[in-house]
Amino acid sequence: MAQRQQKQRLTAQDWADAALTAMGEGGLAAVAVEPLAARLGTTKGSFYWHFANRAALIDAALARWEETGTEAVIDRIEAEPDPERRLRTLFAVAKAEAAEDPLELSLLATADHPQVAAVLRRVTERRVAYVAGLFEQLGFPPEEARHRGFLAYTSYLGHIQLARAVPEAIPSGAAEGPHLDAVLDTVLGRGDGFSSRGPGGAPAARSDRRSRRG
Amino acid sequence: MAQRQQKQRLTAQDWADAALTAMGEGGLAAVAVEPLAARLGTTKGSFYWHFANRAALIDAALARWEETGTEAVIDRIEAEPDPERRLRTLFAVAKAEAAEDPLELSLLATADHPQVAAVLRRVTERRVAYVAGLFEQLGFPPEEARHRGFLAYTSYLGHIQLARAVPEAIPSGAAEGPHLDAVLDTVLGRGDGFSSRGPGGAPAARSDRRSRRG
DNA sequence: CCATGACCGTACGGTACCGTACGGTCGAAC
DNA sequence: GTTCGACCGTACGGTACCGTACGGTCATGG
Repeated sequence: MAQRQQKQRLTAQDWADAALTAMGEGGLAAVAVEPLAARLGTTKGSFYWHFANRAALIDAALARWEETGTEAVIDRIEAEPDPERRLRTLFAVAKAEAAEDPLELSLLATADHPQVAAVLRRVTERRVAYVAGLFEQLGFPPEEARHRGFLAYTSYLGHIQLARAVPEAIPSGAAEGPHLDAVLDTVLGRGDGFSSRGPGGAPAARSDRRSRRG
Repeated sequence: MAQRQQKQRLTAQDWADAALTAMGEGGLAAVAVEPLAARLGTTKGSFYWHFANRAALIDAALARWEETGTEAVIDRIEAEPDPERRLRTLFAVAKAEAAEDPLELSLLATADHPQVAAVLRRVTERRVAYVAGLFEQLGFPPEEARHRGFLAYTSYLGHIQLARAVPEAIPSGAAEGPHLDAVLDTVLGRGDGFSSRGPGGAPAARSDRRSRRG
C-alpha cells in the first residue's frame, strides 16, 4: 500500500521490505528480482546496484524478519506483570499476528532452504526458551517447564498451519477466545479445560499455583 | 532405489510415484517433467503420452497420496481393540511415518497451491474427525471430543514441523516415547502428564474412564 | 560549470523449464 | 509379414527468470 510513486531513489531497505511482503504472498519463489522491480516501479539496474545477487536480498530480508518479528512480540508481552496473563496474551497476540500476516507460515514452509533454516532455528530456539521461561515463572520445575512450553509451541505451530489449510475446521469468531483459553488450561494442567463453564465463561486467570516439589 | 533399468515401458503409476518422491525431496517445484524423465531414464515424449500436462501429473500423485497416506494408517490402527491404545499408537505411528518420509511436511508447505489445498482439506478433515471419534470412544461428549482431537492434531502438526526445523530441540531417542505418552496424558486431561513417574515408567494405559453424561 | 559518484534503464546472453510436432520402434494380432 | 497402436526420442518455440555490461541521469560540491 502507498505504492511509493514519488520518491524515485530506492534504498536496500525498500528492496528487503518488498522481498518480505512478496515472500508472504508467494513464498520464497516469489522473491524474484524482475517482478519485484516491476512492483517497485523500477528495473533490475537498481537492484544490482544495492545487492550482489538474489541470495543477498534474501539474507537481508530474513535478517530483518529475525530481529523485528519475534522480539517485537516478546517486548510487547513483557509489559504485562502477571506471568499467566503474559502466557495467555502471548498466544492470543501471536495467533492474531499469524492470522493477518502469512509471512511466518511462508517461512515455515521453506524450512528446507538453508538460509531460511538458519534463521528459523534461531527464532524457534528463542521462542521455545521464552515460553519455557514463562512456565518456570508459573512454578513448574525447569525440565517440566521446557516440556510444557514445547507442547504449547507445537500446538501453536499446528494451529496456524491448520488455520491456513482448513480454516473452517478451527474455532473462530465468538468461540475463538474461549477455545484458546481452554487449550491453555489443558497445557497448564488445569483439569478439564474444555468442559463447559457457564455462559460468558472465560476461566479465572489465577496464578496461585506455585511450586510443587520444591 | 531399484532404479528400474530393465523394464523400459512405463505406466502412469510409475510417473505418479516418481512425482511423489520428488515432491518429498524438493517440494512441488521438484515435480518437473524433464528432471523426472531423466531420473526415470526416459524423456518427455513418454510423459506427454501418459499425461496431458504437469497439472495432471500432480493431480494423479496427490490422489495416490490421499488414498494411501491416511487410510493406510487408520486401517492399521483399527486392528487395536482398546481405544486409548488406538490413540497412543496412532500418534506413535504417525510421528514415525513423518520422521522418515518428508512428503507430508512437503505437502503442508504447499498449502497455498490450489490442487494441494484441496486434498489437504479433505485429508485433514478426515483425520480430525477420526481423532475426535477416538476421544468420543474414550467417553468425552462430542463437542469436547472435537476440541481435544483438534488440540491433539495441531500438536502433532507442530511437532513434525519442528522436528524438521529444529530437530535438536525435540526429545528423541530414549526420551521420545515417554514424552509422547506425557503429551497425550495432558491432552487426555490426566493430571500432570509431565511429572516424573519413576524409572522406566510409561503410564499405565487404563481406559476405564468411560462415559460421563451417560 | 563541469566533474564525480550514486543511482537507474536497457539490452543482452544463459538456464531451466513447459508444451508441441512428428518421426521412430516394437510387440501383438490378423 | 504386414498393419496397427502403444510407447518413446528428438527437435523446436515460448516463457520466466538470473546475472552482466554499459550507457544515461541527476544532485552535489568544488
